[in-house]
Amino acid sequence: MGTTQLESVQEPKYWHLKTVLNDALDSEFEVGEILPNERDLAARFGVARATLRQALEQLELEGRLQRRRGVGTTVAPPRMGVRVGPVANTWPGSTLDSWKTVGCVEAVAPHAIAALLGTGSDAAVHTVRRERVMRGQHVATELLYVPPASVPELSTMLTPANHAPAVLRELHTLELEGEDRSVELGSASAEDAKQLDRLPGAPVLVVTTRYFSAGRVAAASVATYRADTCRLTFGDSGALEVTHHEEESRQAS
Amino acid sequence: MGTTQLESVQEPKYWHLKTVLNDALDSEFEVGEILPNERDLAARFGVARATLRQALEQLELEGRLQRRRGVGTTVAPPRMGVRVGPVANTWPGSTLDSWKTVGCVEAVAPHAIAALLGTGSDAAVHTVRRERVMRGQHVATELLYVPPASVPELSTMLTPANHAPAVLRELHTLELEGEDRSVELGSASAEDAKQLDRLPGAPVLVVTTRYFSAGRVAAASVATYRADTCRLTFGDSGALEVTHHEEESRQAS
DNA sequence: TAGTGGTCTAGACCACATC
DNA sequence: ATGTGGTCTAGACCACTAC
Repeated sequence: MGTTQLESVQEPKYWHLKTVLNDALDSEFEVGEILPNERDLAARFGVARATLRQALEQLELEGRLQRRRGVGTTVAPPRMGVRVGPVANTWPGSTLDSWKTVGCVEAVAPHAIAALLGTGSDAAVHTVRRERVMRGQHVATELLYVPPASVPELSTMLTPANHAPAVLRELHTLELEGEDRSVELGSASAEDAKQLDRLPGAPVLVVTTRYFSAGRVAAASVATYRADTCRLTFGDSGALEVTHHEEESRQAS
Repeated sequence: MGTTQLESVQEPKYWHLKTVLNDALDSEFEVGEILPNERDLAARFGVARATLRQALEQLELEGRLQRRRGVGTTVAPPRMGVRVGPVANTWPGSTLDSWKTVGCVEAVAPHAIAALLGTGSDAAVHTVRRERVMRGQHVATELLYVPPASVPELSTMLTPANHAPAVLRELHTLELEGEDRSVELGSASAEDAKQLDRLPGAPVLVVTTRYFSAGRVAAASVATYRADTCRLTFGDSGALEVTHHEEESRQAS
């Protein structure tokens, strides 16, 4: 290639570049392989580095590439399927659910959370932070909000070490009647980004869950998943997790 | 502001800009209001236009802004909650599900779809295109793949006009045993982008569903939702749709 | 210290919507 | 014709990683 189609492409360079790179990734690279650096790639394609970067950004968004400052750009493995949907309604923190509890504080919830819980805006709630690790990689961080009213029997002898387990234990004594969930696109806060080993602003899938008990919202959680590496799975008869393992070129012409 | 904190910000300009703008949107702008153009905004903040755009892009990703070429940048309304989860398992196209059938062709499915369906890679499948409209806005496009084996009684007298309804009618005669779903981030193909009234590459939430009947995958669909305007909702005891209506500042700052 | 990706600039031109 | 956002360039410097 080089001097073809001078007339009327009407397609942005970065878009064309993206499809070219996407095809090259399928045919000429292995997962984990490192690409030439951005300056070389840009020169090779005869475009400005910014334009090349626009293509790389999209490919990273689609989970095809992984870029790390000071290291380089590598070919990403297929996205992990992480189960989010109802697994026969269970409370958070039950047995082996691949979550790791990090800690817990009692603090006033943000307005949006207070609205979810149906509590007053200034009420303090137990806030449990958890992390989800799969295949040795941090894929999600979560904040679980539990109003004191949901755990009335909670001990008053709380230390940083036993706070979170105590809250979860009390929560498990309730009868879980149902759950609500929503998924939307967001961008990682500075704090979340650090825990997910990404830069601030990285795209994330925000999963908001409400847990119902006794006709009320007994707890709510906001979980932040890495959008580049995760595919969230739901559903009752799940086996979608094990398939999907060749490639996924739903988009990219 | 103006000449404060010369020492050690260590925070990218666009990131700081984003939070400033985000706050301004909450306090000084109404939904639908049009912002000053990018050149003016950049000048006002004393940054290059590219930097300003980096901030705007993030805010658009988070659903706070809407930008249209030739028109301007406006403040976006809160995201719509669109139900995706199981509503007591029903087949696609049942009664009022806010989907509109556009057409149907018989064609060989992409490899990824063939893998989902468990059919051979070269088998032709019925491909029904549908659109989802909410509040007068296109929020999703979908391709529903139905292998001929799932609709054996399908008439052989098919016209472009009756193809899609006939396939759906036959599908509804089967007993739906369960569904599978996964959600991941993608970017709009040129075709999808046009139907969603977005530019190619716009962020979308890709919902892949498998429908089970008689122990097999009877159909599969890939639905593409606008990530900027949609919040996907799941769950059995749903009322999450009507709340959430103040703001959602889970991230930012 | 060298090499990588991340940020930023100050321009230019293009595609599109509107009047 | 005008004004908007979208694309693109050719630089520069910074933050981080690894050697």
